[in-house]
Amino acid sequence: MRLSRKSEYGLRALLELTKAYDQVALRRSDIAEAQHVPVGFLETILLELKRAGILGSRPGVQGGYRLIKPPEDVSVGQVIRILDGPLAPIPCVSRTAYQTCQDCPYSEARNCPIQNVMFDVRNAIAGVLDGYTLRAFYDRDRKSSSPKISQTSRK
Amino acid sequence: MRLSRKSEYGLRALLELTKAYDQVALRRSDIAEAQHVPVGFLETILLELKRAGILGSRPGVQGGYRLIKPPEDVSVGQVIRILDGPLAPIPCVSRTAYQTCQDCPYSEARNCPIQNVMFDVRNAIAGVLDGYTLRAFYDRDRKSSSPKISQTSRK
DNA sequence: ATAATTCTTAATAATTTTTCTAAACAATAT
DNA sequence: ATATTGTTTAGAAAAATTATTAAGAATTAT
Repeated sequence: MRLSRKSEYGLRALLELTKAYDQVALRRSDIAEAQHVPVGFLETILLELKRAGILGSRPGVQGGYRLIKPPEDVSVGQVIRILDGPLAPIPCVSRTAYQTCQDCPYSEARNCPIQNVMFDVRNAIAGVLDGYTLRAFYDRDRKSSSPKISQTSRK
Repeated sequence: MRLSRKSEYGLRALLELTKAYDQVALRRSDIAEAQHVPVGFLETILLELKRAGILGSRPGVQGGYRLIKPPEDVSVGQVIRILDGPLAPIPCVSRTAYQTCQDCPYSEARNCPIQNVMFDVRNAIAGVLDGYTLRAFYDRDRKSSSPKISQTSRK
């Protein structure tokens, strides 16, 4: 039931990119520095988010990554699904990536007790994460006295 | 966000033990067979549940494991915490195993956006799993036509 | 007592997943 | 052209998960 570093880094990066939305492109190295993320790993993460259509990028001077969807249209749930796969605790209750369990003595009888509980868990998790957009994510960051990072770090 | 095999096996085992509650002790080999679980792995799982005070056991003929708490007093959440650790997606929102994140640029400012979302997720998950007892778990199993296992497998 | 049965413990092996790095390559702006 | 920055692929390193093994200890039946 753990959030991977990958998703954590991805969300932290998106926080920076939401700040810069409609303004400037951010280089991987900028993001990595601002959020204390290994730059190499961040690379793969940003690319996955790009392939998923959330980020755009351009090489060269003044290049970098930028958010290409409005922050209010991207949910935290979407991001985690892209980076970590389905939210469901077990594949047989995933809505976006359903799979029958092999080896489960109940799979044929269609009354697996674990499936029942985990179905509720999946819905609970998705209910929170799909209702939470990058906009809300970012606003909550600004609310209390903003952290010491990156307010002044743009050279 | 995945349930481990360990917890899955543990819950399946507890389903069998709930069936036999107040009646007979079950041998690991019986449970393993009924639920298609590797017996060696099951061993470690049953012992952890024993150390946690949920199961009792006795060696020798007529020995085996039995549930020593009433099924209505054991929640699925408890079981998963024993076998997999905290339910929280990240340690900084765990109620049973809180830990400050090292390396998080927000940890000192106390306004980490990820922490905020994940706090809600933790509560959503715990809300479901802590409200779900082994009794409910078992009843839901009995409801529709019971599976073909272990009705007749007691020699 | 002895033997058969069953749990107990600890070490560790195998596998898979996660996390991260490297290096050659391609696109962009000046 | 050149410097800058993203792109891609492969794969290494580390960690976690999933199991296996084997020697040992407790219990019951005889």
